[in-house]
Amino acid sequence: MKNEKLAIRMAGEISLAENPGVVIKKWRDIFNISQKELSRKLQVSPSVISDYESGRRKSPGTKFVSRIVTSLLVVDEGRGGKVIKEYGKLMEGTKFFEAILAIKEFAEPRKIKEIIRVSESEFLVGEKNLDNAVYGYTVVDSVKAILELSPLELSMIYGSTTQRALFFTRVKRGRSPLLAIKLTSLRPSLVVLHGIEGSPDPLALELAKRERLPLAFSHVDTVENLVSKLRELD
Amino acid sequence: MKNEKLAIRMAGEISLAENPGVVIKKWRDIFNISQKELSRKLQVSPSVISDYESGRRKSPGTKFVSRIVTSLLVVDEGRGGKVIKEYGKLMEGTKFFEAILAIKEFAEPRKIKEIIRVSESEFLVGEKNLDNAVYGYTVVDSVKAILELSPLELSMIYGSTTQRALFFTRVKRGRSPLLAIKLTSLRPSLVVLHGIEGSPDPLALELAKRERLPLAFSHVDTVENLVSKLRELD
DNA sequence: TAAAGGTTACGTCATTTGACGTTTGTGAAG
DNA sequence: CTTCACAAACGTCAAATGACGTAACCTTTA
Repeated sequence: MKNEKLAIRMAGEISLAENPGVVIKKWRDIFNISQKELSRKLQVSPSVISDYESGRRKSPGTKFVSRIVTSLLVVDEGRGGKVIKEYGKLMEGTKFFEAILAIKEFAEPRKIKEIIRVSESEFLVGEKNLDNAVYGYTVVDSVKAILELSPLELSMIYGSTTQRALFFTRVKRGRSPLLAIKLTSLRPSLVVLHGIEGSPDPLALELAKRERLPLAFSHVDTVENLVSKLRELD
Repeated sequence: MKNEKLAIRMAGEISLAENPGVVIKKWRDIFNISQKELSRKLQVSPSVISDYESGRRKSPGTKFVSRIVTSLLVVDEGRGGKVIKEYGKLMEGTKFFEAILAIKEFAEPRKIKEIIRVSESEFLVGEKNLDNAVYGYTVVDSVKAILELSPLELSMIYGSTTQRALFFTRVKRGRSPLLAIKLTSLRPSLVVLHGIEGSPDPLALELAKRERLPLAFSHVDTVENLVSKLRELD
């Protein structure tokens, strides 16, 4: 969907509220849509909306919440999307969240070779640092990260600790990820590429050598499996 | 709550998913919590969790979603908050969202005097520009905005259009809001203060004069009423 | 003062949820 | 080869949802 972030925010607020009806009303007011119009879109009678907002029904199911949120967004869209546009602007800051597939800080530091083992990876550059400490890892979708994020956001992806492993998935040949690392002056203690088609890019290798970055690529078949294998650590 | 943003995201994702159980499992996996442990925290039998994750029950109520999300967060907190910390970092970008109480772009431009009328305001500075055009408004909680946001975030609050009205609520005497405007070089076409206790700060008036900013203060009793009066515009 | 539009309040009823306990798979760890 | 822990699969049942329709209740506005 297009307004996913706003939708998630709305649905989340409604679900966490100790009185969901109040929050439903709040959003309906923001969108300036009457109970009647909303109910028409939802294909239910207006009293249903009222029952929720007034608190007779206290815990709408996710299906219902989802329908309400979607209806509000759809109606607004039909009116030119005024509300969506305004809020959309404000939600752009959360974009980079989507590029992050997994992130974790270890209780105990791990050695690079452990990360390599568990992620079924093979070294490309820098095999000397096998025992260096790694304090956590971040797995990013490199396509989303590189295409959609600003350099500032890119650097935010990377946690505060510097000694971390950085996994890039959906990598073609490894050029852009290494370039991105150079440009954002990130200093991960290990970079792992996943999903390489064919042979790694020579420039990528050269960059890794110059920056003295240990570089590896993972043989795990799918991104999901990579993530779940990593999760086993700690 | 402390991890509100993460909680909202989780609850929102679960609620919007066309199969909520899958998303519940996803988050349970991320937090590395077994069905059993989660069920203990939730005070239900483990099969309940399983029933959801496996899809037998398809649309959990908001109460249940809320309990699950909270339990996951609480368990993680008890373990030192590893996951929360990582994700928390990533959610900080959404902080400024909370400082915004209302925001809107008009279909047709309005005149300053209309904004003044509908918001029941009185001029402090700059009564000459009554007919200037205003293309939208933003209402911010000045305490949150000034205490919690960086200058960059502060300037993001302000929409893309420059000719907008900027409302500050929970204002003490108006000094900080005007200072913030000066420091972020915002150029609203109208600034309205709400909730002033006693007389406006002389420095605020001076700043407004120097910057040639039309400045007013609103008499509306509550923030809610101010927002709903503004919503009538358009 | 009616009429209109929006909202609340009920009464009713089929379908689901929320919950239990027990049983049946399924890997890892001994 | 067994155990153990985890998760899936049922069967069951009271309580709540999801839904309807109608009547009552406020504000505007004609």
